[in-house]
Amino acid sequence: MPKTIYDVARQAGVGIATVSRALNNQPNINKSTKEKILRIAGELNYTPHGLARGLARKHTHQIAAVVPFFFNYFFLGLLKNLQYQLTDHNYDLFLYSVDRIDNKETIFDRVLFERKCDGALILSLGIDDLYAKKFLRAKMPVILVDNYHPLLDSISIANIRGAKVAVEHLISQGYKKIALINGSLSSYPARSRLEGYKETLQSHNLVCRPEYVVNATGDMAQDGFNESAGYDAMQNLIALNDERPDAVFVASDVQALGALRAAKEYNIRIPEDIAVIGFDDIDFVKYVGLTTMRQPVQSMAELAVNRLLQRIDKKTSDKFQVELNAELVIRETCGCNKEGFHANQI
Amino acid sequence: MPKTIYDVARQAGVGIATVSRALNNQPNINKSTKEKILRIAGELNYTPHGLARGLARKHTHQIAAVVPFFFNYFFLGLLKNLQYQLTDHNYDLFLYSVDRIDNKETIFDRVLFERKCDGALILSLGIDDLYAKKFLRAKMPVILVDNYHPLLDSISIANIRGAKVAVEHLISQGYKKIALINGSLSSYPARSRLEGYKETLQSHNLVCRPEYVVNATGDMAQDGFNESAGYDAMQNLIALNDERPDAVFVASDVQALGALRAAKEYNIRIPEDIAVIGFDDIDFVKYVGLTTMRQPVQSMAELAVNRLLQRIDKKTSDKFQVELNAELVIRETCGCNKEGFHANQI
DNA sequence: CATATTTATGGAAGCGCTTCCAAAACAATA
DNA sequence: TATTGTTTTGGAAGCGCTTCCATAAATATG
Repeated sequence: MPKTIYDVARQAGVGIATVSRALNNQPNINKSTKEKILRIAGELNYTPHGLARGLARKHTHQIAAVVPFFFNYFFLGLLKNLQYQLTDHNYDLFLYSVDRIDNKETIFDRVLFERKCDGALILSLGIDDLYAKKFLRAKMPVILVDNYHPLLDSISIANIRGAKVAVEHLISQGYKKIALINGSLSSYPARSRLEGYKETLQSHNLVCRPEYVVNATGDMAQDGFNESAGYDAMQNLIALNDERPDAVFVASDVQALGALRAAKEYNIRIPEDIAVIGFDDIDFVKYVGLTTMRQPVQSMAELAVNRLLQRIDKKTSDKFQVELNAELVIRETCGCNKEGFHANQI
Repeated sequence: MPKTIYDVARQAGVGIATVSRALNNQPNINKSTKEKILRIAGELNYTPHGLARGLARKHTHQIAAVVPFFFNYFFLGLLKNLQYQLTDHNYDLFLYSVDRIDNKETIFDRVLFERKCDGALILSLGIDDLYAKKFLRAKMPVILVDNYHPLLDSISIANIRGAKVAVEHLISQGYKKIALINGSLSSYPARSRLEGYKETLQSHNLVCRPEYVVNATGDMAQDGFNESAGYDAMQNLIALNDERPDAVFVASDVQALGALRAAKEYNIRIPEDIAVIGFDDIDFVKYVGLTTMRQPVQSMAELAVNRLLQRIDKKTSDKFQVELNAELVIRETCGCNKEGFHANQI
């Protein structure tokens, strides 16, 4: 039978209030009684009951992470860092996964009203006005990570700028027929990356040919940021034959992996025939030599957690909307590496 | 201000006990009052307070997953499936990560005594007698996944057999000088895979040369199942020069990735100079053509969750220790694929 | 040494639920 | 209609903690 605070109190010959004071090292307690209580609590192997504590204190020291678990290796890295941060601050992590599009709201509602957590981190998930307001009204601290909403705190990537840097790199290597393989335009990052792509082409006086822009369509998993979408898109580009692009900016690494697979299958050499540059720098792409835009997941996690904790402690109230820059990581698939590495031969 | 059960009761003109009955659809309640209560609860946007519920019910409908978050892509796949299963059964997931070796026990204690969860899944983490007994004594249901302890339920991989299949495949391809790159022997899977490796060589009358067995040493992250350990080990094997093995069984895919990187750097062709076969079949290795032993993560997750839930519901009490078989997935690095694919040229 | 201050302590209420138990309401039987 | 049986219902206790408040002990002040 687990011990309660009453057991400790009885054993120590004091009242429960005193035990509570000792355990939470509050002031107004005699040093020696405190030591005695702590010792006895240790001997009895007593640990406070988490739920009871939460109920009495009106906060749980738990935070919820809502992730689209149809799984994207990018925010897996994010999740890892988030977890580290939270552990540092002694918060427990609830993991909610929205596996189907339609249960997103159900989960938001639970996070909002079940009161199992003091705050929430929402990863890579769009949120509409209705729910943004709900969060506000319920006074539930929330940080959007890798997404944006005007009413809420958010930490995202400067997608437009990232896309620009990527495309500009391609242009600087002499490529002129640059295509874009993108996620679904229903997602915020996809829209921004498209914008960056277009702007860059324009500012360099390159035509933006519609057949070079392949947005994932339909209500796909991961908003089209998945391997097979990349594969399909690359097939389309390859099918253009002599009108084929000489370089592709792929809006996510997973898609880029799919694109590489398609290239290999059709005997398209990378980067000789088509150069490829991705986005995210997920863990694995270094093994296939993919040039890509690295998202600073660690900083994102740090910022997100710090900010959320501040909100929870009511240390702040001003809005917080940060954009971090992605960084170009040059490997082999963009063709500017001397080694003459052929990514398509994997 | 969030609504309570009292608000609903007042609004509906009934007592709180009746509201509770309606909400948890218990028997002995008039159908029409139940409907009325449910309607009003809906109108008020009432959601029961999770902690209060847990405290009163003495169980939380939450389960803890303890994972070594120094991150291994293999049990990330596992975690994903676990999460799916749990969601299906309407359980919430607490994610505890043990990031340093020394906090494993702290976390076990918290899981055990804070009573925030009804049961625990412990992934890829060794557990000693002391804690095995603690779990038993505290009557905390627990399933070890990808590990084993005689006193506890466990679901693991038939590592010895898996290693056998891998090495036997290599032998069947005509390789005779077969090396092993392994994790740290402090881990259970590493020991078993070594055993399988040795047995197979013996049963085929091949000598088991000590310099061909590279176990990760020291207190490494992930028990030596990491990329750089694989890289280092492969370097050692390559340094053997004319005594070099003609094939390597690598005890995990992440290490295999490191091994491939080393091979590439030293211009060793895979599989012509050295064939490689991994273990796990993590998501990414298909892109580098790695032949490997696939772990059935989905079945593992299903079994683990079903079993844990049964334990929680006290539907069972007999011990449950399952070994699942890994399955050989042939790609290019073992050299039996006609396409003559060169994995080292990635 | 009496009184005023400060410090330490324990009892009790309350967090929001579930559930036991006794009472009320209703239906069925004689 | 009186009596028994069956549903429904609400009050109250209890889950294990924190915290308010009143009181007791210890210390300081005159």
